[in-house]
Formats: sequence, structure tokens, C-alpha cells
Amino acid sequence: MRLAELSTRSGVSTATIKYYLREGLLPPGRQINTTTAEYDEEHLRRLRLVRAMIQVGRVPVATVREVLGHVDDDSLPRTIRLGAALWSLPQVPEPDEDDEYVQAAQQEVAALLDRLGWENAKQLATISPAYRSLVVSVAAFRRLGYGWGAELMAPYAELMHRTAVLDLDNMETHPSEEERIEFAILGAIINEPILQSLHRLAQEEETARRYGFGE
Amino acid sequence: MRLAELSTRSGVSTATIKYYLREGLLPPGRQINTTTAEYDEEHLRRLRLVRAMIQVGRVPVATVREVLGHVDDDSLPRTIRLGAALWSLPQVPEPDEDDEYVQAAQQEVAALLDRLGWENAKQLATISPAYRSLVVSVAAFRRLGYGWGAELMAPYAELMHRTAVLDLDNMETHPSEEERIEFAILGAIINEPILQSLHRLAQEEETARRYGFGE
DNA sequence: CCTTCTCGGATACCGGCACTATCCAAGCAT
DNA sequence: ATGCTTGGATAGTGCCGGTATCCGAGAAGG
Repeated sequence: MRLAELSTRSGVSTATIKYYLREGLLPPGRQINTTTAEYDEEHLRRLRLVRAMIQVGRVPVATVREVLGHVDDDSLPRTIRLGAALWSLPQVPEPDEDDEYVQAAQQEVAALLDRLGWENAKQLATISPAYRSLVVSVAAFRRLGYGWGAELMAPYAELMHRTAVLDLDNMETHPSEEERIEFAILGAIINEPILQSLHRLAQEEETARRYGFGE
Repeated sequence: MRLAELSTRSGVSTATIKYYLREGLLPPGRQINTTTAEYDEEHLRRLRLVRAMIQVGRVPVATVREVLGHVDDDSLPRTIRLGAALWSLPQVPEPDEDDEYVQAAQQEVAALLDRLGWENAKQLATISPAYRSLVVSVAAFRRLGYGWGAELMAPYAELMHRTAVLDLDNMETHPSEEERIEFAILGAIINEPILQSLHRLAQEEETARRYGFGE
């Protein structure tokens, strides 16, 4: 398959594919001669994954490169590779430790984890990007005068835990490790928009049930 | 309060505040003379809301303007105002109706709503941005060869419905309509990062429970 | 063999976005 | 009076995801 065919089959313009090649999001094709390179199904698959990350997941190009770098890093054991890939995804601003709202948020989150008995998450607290972004978000909420305390968050966290159980159950239905890794990345990137859409739809449904259509 | 004080109290640079004033995200202050304008607590509050939308929610400036326009539109009844504000939030690419994956996704989503008995959501299908973005995401997943069918989505949708019930219960604890509207917008914008973080934390917790830390 | 077409690679450029820097004249403080 | 600060106007910046242009090497057709 040549560049032009890769383009038509993926629906991505040749110029953009060249850009991805330049940026290292796509491995170079097998060079046949100075003017021809050959691509295979694996390239097509990778290209679609990249597009999904960028377009659906709004992941910046630099982050995509980092994530794929971990996926392809054969020097690491697979579980670590997956974790590394997922952890390089979020683009979290570092919480400002001196900010009073950040400090309050940290206490709330710590109280939440205690209440839930999430012992593993507590151990990951200092390093997990998810933990940091939770703190940042809670602090933003508090700054606006809305207390989002542990007792309010706990039921949400319970529901999210059930969601995570579903996620892992689904992942385990995939037999090959390769597929599992790709599925997990897609899960982190495309599942979340799906969850978010379901959440908003559910809000609309529930609002209509309670108050009608407001007409 | 003058511009400089508004800046120090909010932590936003005067240049950026001027930019927001220009863009209409912030109403102009009360002009005292040609070189002085007076701002009040309401401005500070609005500024913080704008910042939260832009920084935490990653909402584009143009969308913030639209959302706030609906919030401030006194010609509409309050419930409609709220709905209009929330619906102008998502930045959804229009699904391409001719795409085979989009068509399949539409059928899956329709089947899902039937299965769940979300009659209200079905009625909203043609106009709701949440519905459209769900279709786009499901189509993206299918394009990569992973079927995300109604039977797999249903348990997720159930959990999201429970989340929505919590959302509305929380909203109803706020007595004033003004506060409810602001809270709902914040819910749509800041709650979602919180939910997302909780989801990822829960995934880490559950992964560790099942497989340990991989060491 | 010669012409014409297409290919892939390199480079420069573009448009949108969220700011940011500079300038200016009017007023206030000393 | 004089230097500093204020708010408004305008132009510029940096990043990011792509796009357009150019080029020389090879393939295709007569």
C-alpha cells in the first residue's frame, strides 16, 4: 500500500499523513526506492488510532507521540507499558501547593479515599495524574464558593468504581495482550466522551422526568 | 473596586481582564470618569466563573460568551435559559450521515435508548448535542473495529443515570434560582473533570486490586 | 528513448486562539 | 508642576494542527 492508498482508506489527507510521519506518530513505511514507500495494515490501524486520539479525544500531538512511545517500548513489561501510556495522557496543570483552596481540596480528597477504603489509590496519591487533576478540579469548585466535600463526592466515587469494574471486565474479554493495550488506550480516550455523552443524556432524561420539557 | 484590584483579587492579569471585557465575557464596569471604572463583587464572581470555564473546563472563549449570553437573557423563562446555556456548551462535530459507521452507531444508540426506556431522550434525539456526540464517539470506536453495542453500553448508561439523579438532587438543595443556574453550569463544566478524575482513580484502584502494582 | 504523470520528501506557510505588550491621553497624588 | 497610575485601543506573540508549494526520482505509455 502506498501513501495515496493509505490516505484514501483512512480518509486522512496525504499532507496530514506526511505531517504525522514527520512528527513520529506513524512509523516510516518500508522504503522500496527513493520515491516509493510501502505501508501495511498495521500502519492503517495505527493511523486510525492516532486520528481517534487527536480528533475524538482532543489529545495534543506531542502527547500522542509520548503515549505511543510507551506502547512501543519493548524494554518494559507489558503492564508497566500500559500504565505508563495511560499516565502520560492527561494534561494536568500542577496544583499550586501554596493555594489555600488547593490545600483544602487535598484534605477533602484524602478524606474521601479514607471513607471509601481505596487503599491503593492512597498509595498512588503523590504520583497519579488522576489524583492531581481531581485536586485541581475540587479546588476550582471551592474557589467559586461551592463546597464539594467528601460526603458529597463519595456516592459519585462509588458509581465511578462500578464503572471501572465494568471497564476491566470488558478489557479482560480481549484475549491478546496487544489488543488489550490498544483497547485500554481507546477506553481512556474514547470511552470517556461516550461516558460524558451518556451522562448528559441521562441528565436530560432525568430533568424531563422531573420537570417535563418546560413548555 | 478598580481594574487593578479586580486583578489582584482574582489572580488574573489586567491585560487578560481587558481582553475578557473586549470579548464581552465580562460586563463593563461603572464608568466614573474617562480614566476610571468601578467594578463590584458581581464582576469578581463572574470573572472567576469565566476562568473556571476556560481553564478547568477548557471551554473556548466564543462558547463562554454564548453560554453567558443565555444566562443573562432575561427575555426567556429560567428553565429554558438554563437548557439553552447547557446546550451551547459542547463543541460537537456534526456526524456525517453518509458514513456507514455513523449509521450503525445511530442504530446502536437508538437500540440502547429503547432498552433503557429513556423515552424523553428519544424525543430529544434529533436536537440534543449530547445525543449527537454520543453517536460520533460510538462511530469512532466502531471504525477502529471495536463493537460498542447497546448491550455493552446499557450498564454504563444505568450508572450514568444514577449519577444524573445525584446531580439533580444536589442542585435542588440550592434555594435560589440564580444559584441553581450557576451551579448547573458549573456542574456541567467542573463536575465532569471531577467525575473523569474519579473514574481514572477508580480504574487505578481496581487495577491494583486485581493485578497488584505490577512490580 | 523521450515525454508526461505521479510519487514521496523537505520546507515554508497559514489560520485560529488565548493572550500580551505597547502606546496614549486623562487624571490623581505629592 | 511633575511623575505615576489608570483604562482604552491596537498590534503583536507563541503555539498548534495542519496545508501548499516545490523538487527531483522513478513509473507508464507511445
